[in-house]
Amino acid sequence: MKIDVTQHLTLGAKRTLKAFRLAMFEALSEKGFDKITVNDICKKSEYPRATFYNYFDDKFDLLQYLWSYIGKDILDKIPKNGDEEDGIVKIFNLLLEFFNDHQELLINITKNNGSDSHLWHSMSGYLRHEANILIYNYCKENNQVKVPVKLLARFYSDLIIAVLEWCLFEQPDIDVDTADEYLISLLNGGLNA
Amino acid sequence: MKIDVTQHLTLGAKRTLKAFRLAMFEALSEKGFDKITVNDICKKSEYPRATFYNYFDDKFDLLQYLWSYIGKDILDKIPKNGDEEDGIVKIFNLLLEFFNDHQELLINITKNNGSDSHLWHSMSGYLRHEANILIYNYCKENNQVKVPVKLLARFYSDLIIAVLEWCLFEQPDIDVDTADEYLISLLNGGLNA
DNA sequence: GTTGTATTTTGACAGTTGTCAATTATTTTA
DNA sequence: TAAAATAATTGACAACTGTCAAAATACAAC
Repeated sequence: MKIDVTQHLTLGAKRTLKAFRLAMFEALSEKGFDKITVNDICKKSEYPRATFYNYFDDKFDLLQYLWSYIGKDILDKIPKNGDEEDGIVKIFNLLLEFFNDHQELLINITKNNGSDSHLWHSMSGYLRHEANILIYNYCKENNQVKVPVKLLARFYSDLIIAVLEWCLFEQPDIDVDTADEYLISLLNGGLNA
Repeated sequence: MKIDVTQHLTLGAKRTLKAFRLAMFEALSEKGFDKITVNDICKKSEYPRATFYNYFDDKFDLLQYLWSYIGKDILDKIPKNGDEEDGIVKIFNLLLEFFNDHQELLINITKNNGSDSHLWHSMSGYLRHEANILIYNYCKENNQVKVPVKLLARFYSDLIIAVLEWCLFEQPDIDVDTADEYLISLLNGGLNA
């Protein structure tokens, strides 16, 4: 991003950001992400290309911003500290719940794009990153493990995303209890669980 | 890829593929992947752009092909079946060994690109994919686990890449035994290990 | 309200991308 | 070896990308 959205934004900047956000969201419901051009976004938002590049590096950058905007809703619900295992399961359940509550978003993500598309990769990458930060905070107090905390947090966030992807794309009709069972099984070691 | 490199290739096709492979490899040692253009590759290989597009969709596609070409060396060494845990550790050790033996490759990957760059993501994505196929074959006989085999294999390949990345970028002077310890700890459940 | 400053918007540009039908080279067959 | 068939190469094209310095707008202080 060319600007810092965590700082104070002028009315104009807010208006423009919103227009680009909505334009991308609309475009995503119409065609695959790789077919969407910056020109498409600019036509929809009625801004010239140069304005787009005042805010974003490219269309990937806008997508990233879109996820972070949507993601605020989920992240606010997650407790900032607590027990490791509980925290991990909690994050996972909130993510699963979020996608159940936003079926239409998931449909847009998969409609014109495969589950291996850039679109899902970009979103899951964002979620993994945010989960990683939260989990690192859960883990950093715990010095009893043999493994470096940063690696441990990475391991947990990878796991959450893996099970989430499984539930969304491979077994969409799964119930929460079974999903949690999968997660906890792997959390406690895949082999002997 | 526009052509199937597993099928028989004519002399001309082999010659051209090699030229593009070498051109990309050389370009990577000179600048960051995102700064490399198809034009650069074509200048180096002395082929016109249109020829490039007869073989590859884009520069990402060529990169993918480059990894698969380089990766043949590693993959051939890995036993095609065996015990789960042993197999996973074996794959991990071969990957670690490979990068120790090819320091200059790793340097090229990191020199003009961060560890979070497209370049490493592309390579690790390829390795994860290949590891996943091998591990799936190890696991598919084992019906005693609660978790779907496909998810289990995904979990293991994610884990291998996570520990590999840790060893290459966060703790480059790590010894193999410590690395294996990390891997096995996480394999047996991060929390109670 | 006017002035000056900072921010946002803009059109135009040079370079890059991916595709096409036409050309050239290579291999196969007779 | 010559003709036919197949495969590889090519230049030219239209569309897209990202950047710039100039213009327009919003905002603050007086």
